[in-house]
Amino acid sequence: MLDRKYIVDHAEEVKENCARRGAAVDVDRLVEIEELRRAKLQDVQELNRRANEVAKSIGSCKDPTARAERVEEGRRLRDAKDTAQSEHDRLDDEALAIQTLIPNRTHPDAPIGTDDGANREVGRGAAPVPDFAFKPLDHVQLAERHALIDFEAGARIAGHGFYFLKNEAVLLELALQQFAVGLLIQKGFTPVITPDLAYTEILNGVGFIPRGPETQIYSIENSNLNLVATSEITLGGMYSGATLDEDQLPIRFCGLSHCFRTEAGAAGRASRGLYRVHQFTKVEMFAFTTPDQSDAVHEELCAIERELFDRLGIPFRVVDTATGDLGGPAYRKYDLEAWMPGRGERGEWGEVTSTSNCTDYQARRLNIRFRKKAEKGTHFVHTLNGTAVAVSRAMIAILENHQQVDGTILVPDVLRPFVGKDRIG
RNA sequence: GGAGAGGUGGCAGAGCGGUCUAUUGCACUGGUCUUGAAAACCAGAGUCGGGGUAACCCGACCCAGGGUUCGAAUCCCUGCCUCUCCGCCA
Repeated sequence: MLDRKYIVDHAEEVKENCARRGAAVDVDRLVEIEELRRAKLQDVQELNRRANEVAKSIGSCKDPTARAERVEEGRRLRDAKDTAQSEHDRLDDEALAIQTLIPNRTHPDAPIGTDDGANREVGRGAAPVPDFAFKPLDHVQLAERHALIDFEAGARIAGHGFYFLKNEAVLLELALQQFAVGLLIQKGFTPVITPDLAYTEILNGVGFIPRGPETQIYSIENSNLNLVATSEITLGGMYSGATLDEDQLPIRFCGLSHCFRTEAGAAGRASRGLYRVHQFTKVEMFAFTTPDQSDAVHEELCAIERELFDRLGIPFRVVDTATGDLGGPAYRKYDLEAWMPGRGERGEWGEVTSTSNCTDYQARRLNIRFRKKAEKGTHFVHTLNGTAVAVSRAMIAILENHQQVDGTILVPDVLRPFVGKDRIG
């Protein structure tokens, strides 16, 4: 969420930004409502002040007649205040509804464009795109061949989009987590396993919108709990309402959780196999920083993602995400797209990680602040997130890129200690 | 899950419908005193929002949200959390 005062004071700039990011928002209406709201707020405060004054005078008022008059006066003022207050609250709700739809500001270097077609490639991984001397199988075929994944059984017990991992796929899942968490600990991240459920209010703060028709979120009936779509939600929520000290920052967490997504509206779109599933495991990086630190930490998160996939021997490219494809909270976003030889006709790039600098957009809604030494007041922290390993997609990339002509699959060196073998099959 | 107790400022801990602005202690900041320090004494100190060029003024905040009342930290309801006991359980 952007600061309301900022929106009002920079309405033109905000409108341009909305246009670049493809967000249809009535900023003018917000400006208009906000003006009315502020005027109403002053009425409320004035009425409140007078009501307080009257109420206070009653305590020391001994004469019964005068007292009764005062009580009546107080009642009248409080009623007037309540009326003004509810008018104010209605305006505030309307303003908030619009405010919530306004996306974050955008990094000046982010490529401008309406969708992912405008994304700018900014780098490649160390591994070259493999040039197989045979027709490579996709991960569904490979998984079947080696009895790694049971999609049919998954569908039987929970529907399309669920699956059972079996045999070496289980070892790979665990190995990827071990590998990623281990590396992140070395980099100074504090590992945490987070809840897989979170309150609606936390989801909203992080920028997710549960319970709409288009929602990606599974909600628990008769409660305000939701299955998390990423531990970004729980990690961001960890410090909601907190005021941190400047010298604690930056704080780096690496969170491990299951992720649940309804994938509403995504049916039929490149959803074969593990690519688009309703549940997967993810190792997530999350950082709380000062405003000065966030750009550098963003580069750092991206560098870690690159290192992880380089060490897995997976070819990838890095793209700087175009304005129209950033989503609401991100100020800038880099995606890692791994080469997936089994996708499409001759292989395609498929997103495996994503890292965003959300600046103060999430922190404002979550109310996460920090205090500078020897300075009054507080500032909002910046929040950043990045995928270390989304296990399902990483597994696709591993199976498809490391397959051999004889149908076996080489286990990446860095995972061998955890998998306990060099080769599947 | 059942029964009880409780959530107050950085911490400890009063306050149980209106005396002036939420006692008090510790910690904190500034000052006085001192060669310096300690002690003592004096003073100050939170957050968010609104108004004002400004010193400053005002509103809100005693876990959260509702309610009763002219007036709520205090009374009522709901939720969340903590503690104690019981039950159940990997």
